[in-house]
Formats: sequence, C-alpha cells, structure tokens
Amino acid sequence: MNERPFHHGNLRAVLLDEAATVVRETGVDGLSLRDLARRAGVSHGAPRSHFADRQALLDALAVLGFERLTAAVRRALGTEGDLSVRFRAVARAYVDFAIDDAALMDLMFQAKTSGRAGSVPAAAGTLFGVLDDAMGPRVGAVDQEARDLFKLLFAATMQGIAALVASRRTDREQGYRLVDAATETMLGSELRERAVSDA
Amino acid sequence: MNERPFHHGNLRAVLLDEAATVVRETGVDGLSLRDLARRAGVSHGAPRSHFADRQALLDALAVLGFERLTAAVRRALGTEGDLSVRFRAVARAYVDFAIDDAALMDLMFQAKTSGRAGSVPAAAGTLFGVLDDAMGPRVGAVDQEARDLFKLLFAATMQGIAALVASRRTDREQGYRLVDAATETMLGSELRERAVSDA
DNA sequence: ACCTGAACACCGTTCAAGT
DNA sequence: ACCTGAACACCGTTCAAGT
Repeated sequence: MNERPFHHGNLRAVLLDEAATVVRETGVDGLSLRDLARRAGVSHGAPRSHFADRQALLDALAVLGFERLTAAVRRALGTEGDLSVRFRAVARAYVDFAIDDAALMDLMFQAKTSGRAGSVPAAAGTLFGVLDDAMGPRVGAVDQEARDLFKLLFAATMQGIAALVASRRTDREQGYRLVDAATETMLGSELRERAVSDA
Repeated sequence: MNERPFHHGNLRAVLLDEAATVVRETGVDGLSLRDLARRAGVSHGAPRSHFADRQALLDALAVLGFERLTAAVRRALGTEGDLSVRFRAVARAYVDFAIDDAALMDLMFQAKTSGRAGSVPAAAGTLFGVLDDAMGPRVGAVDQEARDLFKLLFAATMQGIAALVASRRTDREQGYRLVDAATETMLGSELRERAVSDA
C-alpha cells in the first residue's frame, strides 16, 4: 500500500524526467519510448497517452531545455555590473549549459527540431526575447535593424562557441576565453554603438 | 549484358551517394541501411562489407561533407581582395553550405559525431587548418594565443550563423548581413590586431 | 481519461554459406 | 574479397479492449 503512485497522474513528468537522464547519459539516439515505458513501469503503449510520437517527446524535451536555459540566462542578467559584465555572464551560462547537457543542446538547436511549427520555436523565441531585453530599452533613436543584427550576431556567436565546447573541439576554459573575447569584440564594435542605446 | 555493374567494386561509393541524397531530402533520421541497400539493388547485409555499422556510414558521410566544405572554403580564399573580402567570402561559403545541406551540416558539427576518435575530427581539423592559413603567415611577432583565439572565434561565429540559417530561424539574406557584420566587427577588433600580422 | 497487450511493419546486427 | 539470406532482438505505431 506504500507503493508510490508512479503512473497515475504524473506519467508524463516521469517520462520526461527519465528521458532527460537517458539523453544526458547516452545521447538522443539511445532514447527509445519502449525503454522509457519500461523504466517507468508501464506498458509500452502507455506513453502514447501523453506524446503523439517519439518526436513529440523530443520536442517536449527541447522545450524544457529552452526553459532551463532561459532561466539561466535570466539569472545571469541579474548580475551586478555594466553591459559588458552582464553579457559575459549570459555567454558563460550558454557555455555551461552546453557542457552539462551537450546532447540536449544539440537537440534544441538542431535544424530538424525547428522545422516543426509548434512549441519548440516558441520556447526558442522566449529565450531570444530575454536577450532582447538585456540590450536595454528600445528608444526610438536606435537603429532597429542594427539592433536585430546585433542581437542575432550575439546569439549566433554564443551558440557557436557553445557548440564548439559541446563537441569537445575545445575545452571549458578556452570556451570562457572565447566568450570574453567575443563580448569584448562585440561591445567595442561600431555595430553596438548603433544598436544599443546606453553604454 | 548491358546492365551496369552497380554492385561490383563501387558499392561503397553508390551507398554514400544515395545516403547523401536521403539525408538532404529526409534528414539523418530518415536514413536506414536496409533502405540504402534496397536502393542500390543489393541484399540488406551487403553494406556491412563496407561499413562496420550505421554510425560508420554516417561518419563517412560527415567526412565527405567536411571535404566539400573545405574545398568551398579554399575556393573562397582564392577570391581577389584584402583580408576582409576573403573572410567574407569564406563566411558566405559556410552559410551557403549550411542552407543547401542543413542536415549534413548538423551531422558534421554534432557533438555525437566528434565523440569518436577517427576520421571525422581529422577532416574537421583539415578545415581548421585552411582557416589558419587564411590568416597569413605566422610571423614570430604575433601573439600565438591571440591567433588561436581569433581563429576559434571566427570558426565559432561562422558556424553559429550557419546553424541559425540552417534551422530557418533566419533567412539567407539576413545570414549574409550577419556574416558581413561579423567580419567587420572581428576585423576591426583589438584581438585581430594582436592575432594577424598584416592588415 | 488513461493504460494494457497483441499485432504489424520496419530496423540494425550477426553469421554461416556461397561465389 | 564481397555478397546473400536466415535469424535474432529491438523498435515505433496502431488499435481494440479494459478500468
């Protein structure tokens, strides 16, 4: 009678939790719905009640990843300091995430994933919005086009560095150095002057 | 008697060719060894004579991708012009490749792929070497650490932009604008002054 | 609403056997 | 050396049936 209600009401959460572990340990390829069901102690058909197919589960996983990364970025933006310090903190959050959850990072930023219409692009959009906020208020004077370009370039650079580190082509320390170099370079650029109102 | 010797001597090449098409059209997930064998008109066990397992075929595919990208980068470096023009050309080659072969690009730069020891990291290394050459001769005076940092940052930025475009989060035109902004920013940076001998 | 369990079609991989 | 074809274990997905 003391058996925890493993599969009553929270099967979805249990499956996602287990899936996150499997992905971290063995990569996305190592993840099977049947194995997940086995781990959760339910029949192999049960996951179907919560996810239309395997890709739907992967999408949900990616969304959770974006939410976690967004939270980490938000935390980083709370750092005391000027734009340079805060951007650096954001960039490090990216790198740390990429290292601790390399396979999930891949899943989140893969071309495949965002081919779909639904929730994954939305979650990615939220992350982007936070980055936008980090650039300070949009005053009418700033060049909106430059602002978008700057934001995209920042995101692309961070993701590129993160991917580099995640793929072990370089290590965490070098990743941090890259992050520092990138923020320094970008913040000292002419583009930034046009994009961001305050300094 | 006029039947082409489809599966005599060049099965390996045929399989890789077919695989490249499938990956482009349906992504890596849509690729199965048995289907490939079917397309080549051989039994499902035949591919085993050329590839130890599915991952070995994917690795070979990634290597071919790196070779093609390396060739494109080499071509771009042949462009007439100063460092700025040539870097921009390289960056555009990256973006074009990412658009035309988004799934292959993913495969090449995925964390998973480079976990392996063998030929994939080597092919990636060759691409890196070409980028290094693009920065001009190493004269003793330049800061080697700055040079490595600059090179990595350039590669990371290009790959980040390429990934952004490949995932359709932005379009080709915006990708080109990002490339221009990135090269301009990086070439005008203090890091570049320390990293590259000539201007 | 959620889960079970049989069924189906498809895989990757192994391996003895052929040529 | 290269390919065939049976065999095995494992999948994703569907669906009628249970509660």
